[in-house]
Amino acid sequence: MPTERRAADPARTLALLWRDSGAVSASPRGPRQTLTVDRIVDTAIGMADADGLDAVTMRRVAQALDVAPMTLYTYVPDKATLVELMFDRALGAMARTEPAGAHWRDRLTAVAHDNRALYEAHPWIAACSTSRPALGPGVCAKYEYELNALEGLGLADVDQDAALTFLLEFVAGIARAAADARAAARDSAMSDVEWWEINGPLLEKVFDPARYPLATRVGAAAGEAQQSAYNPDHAYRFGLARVLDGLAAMLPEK
Amino acid sequence: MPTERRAADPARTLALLWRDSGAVSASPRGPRQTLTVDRIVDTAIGMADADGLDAVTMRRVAQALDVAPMTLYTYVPDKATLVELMFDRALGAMARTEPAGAHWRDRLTAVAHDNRALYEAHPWIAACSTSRPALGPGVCAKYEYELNALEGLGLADVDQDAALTFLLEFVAGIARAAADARAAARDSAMSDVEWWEINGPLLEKVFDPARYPLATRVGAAAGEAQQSAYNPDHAYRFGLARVLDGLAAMLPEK
DNA sequence: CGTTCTCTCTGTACGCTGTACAGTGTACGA
DNA sequence: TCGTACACTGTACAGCGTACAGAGAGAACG
Repeated sequence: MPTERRAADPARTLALLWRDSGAVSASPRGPRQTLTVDRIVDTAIGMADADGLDAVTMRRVAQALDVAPMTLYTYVPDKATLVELMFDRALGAMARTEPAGAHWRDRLTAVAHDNRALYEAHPWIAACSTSRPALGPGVCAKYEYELNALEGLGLADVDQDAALTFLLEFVAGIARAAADARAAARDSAMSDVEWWEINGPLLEKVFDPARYPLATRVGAAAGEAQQSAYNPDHAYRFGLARVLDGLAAMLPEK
Repeated sequence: MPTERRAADPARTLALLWRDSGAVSASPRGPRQTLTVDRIVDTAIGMADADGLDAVTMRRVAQALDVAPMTLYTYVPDKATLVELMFDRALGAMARTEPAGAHWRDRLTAVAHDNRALYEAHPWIAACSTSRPALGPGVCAKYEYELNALEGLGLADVDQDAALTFLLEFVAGIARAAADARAAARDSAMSDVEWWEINGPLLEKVFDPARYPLATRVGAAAGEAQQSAYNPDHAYRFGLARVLDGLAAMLPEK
């Protein structure tokens, strides 16, 4: 379930996202602020990259900035808004390697790789909600850039959006699984292989292979081939080819 | 990021999953237990269905069962294990409508629909981690059933697993987005349309259409067509067709 | 150059979470 | 009947987001 609750005031959130400094702080009276929203966001992103989104707490971010916890609330209305700012900033800073003018397949492959790299660098993004996304400059720039890969293919606007969503959701799914796997390994202080060495023999006592013949056969083959129940790299290579083939079947031009 | 932490003792967890009653409570000495693990799990599932996984707290489950919070820990070692039990139970109880003997496309479509119905009934499942899944009877039965839809197509075992994973991950992605959207609507007490009525005019003040021409054009078209930034039903229909086409391109037989 | 006002920063506190631990009472086996 | 093992529970702790009120600093104004 989404950890992230919705921020309260849309106007303030948008002002923060677009760094609309005028709207953020009105009167010049009183002391100047010692921090910046950007510093707070960057600190939080660094923490999330290193230890996961759960490790980003207001207290910990404040401590890293040598400031009392409540001070952060002078800059940001909530934690939910802070996460939205982190999200938009990370998306705005991602690599964009789409080769202009190339074949659509290569352009979409580049978009997929860019997104995979994004999730690799910031695994916590996979856990951010994308419905009603933070409509900041990063999100908009990413959308613009990625739509370009599907331009000139004769798609209706609605299908262009749907095709992109389809591709991105695929990469996001892989990223989520990979992030889960990483988190599981860290929380349990156990690799997938070690986990199987413990659970495999225990499972044999309750699991009846005759009842689940396919699961036994295919599960064993897949588990052995990828040395775990799930291998993100393999799933990505396999899935991306299917995604592109599936889109190819829909495109007007051959 | 996965809310769910890993359970401590694998042996106990497996015994609970498979209802290996002997291994759960050893000695017949002392008072009998007044509850059952099943009752606890069912109560928790009901809560998660109604109010989301976040609303399932040990205190609330205990209260619903007229018992002190700590009593639950006599039945279940931690909350993570309880969630694993919920997960396995829901998967074990899901519908299985796959038409035996039909064309693979129809069989896979049925599998996808079954999963979509599962997520519709239990949106919280979309938030459960699937790496190192709870290897209980429900998970195994589901895997067995779904692998059957890909049997006899001339696929290598590894590809059979990968193809199934690809399909399921697609449905899971849709479900996650839908669950996010529902949670956003509930938390903000605002529909997507209302949200846009508030945020749209605000966005216009900071958003420069000239900088993001594609995003403006396609976003407007998509938003108007589906009355929101994201429509799960449309994405599902669109995506499922692409997934099946993509798999078709890989199958040995035509 | 005071004075005043406003905004920044922070200490305390509240309700919430999961759960460790110790104590109590019960019901079975001997 | 007794002893014991176990189910159940009250209290407590650390951690979370954050509401609220007070302290203090510094810029603008007279």
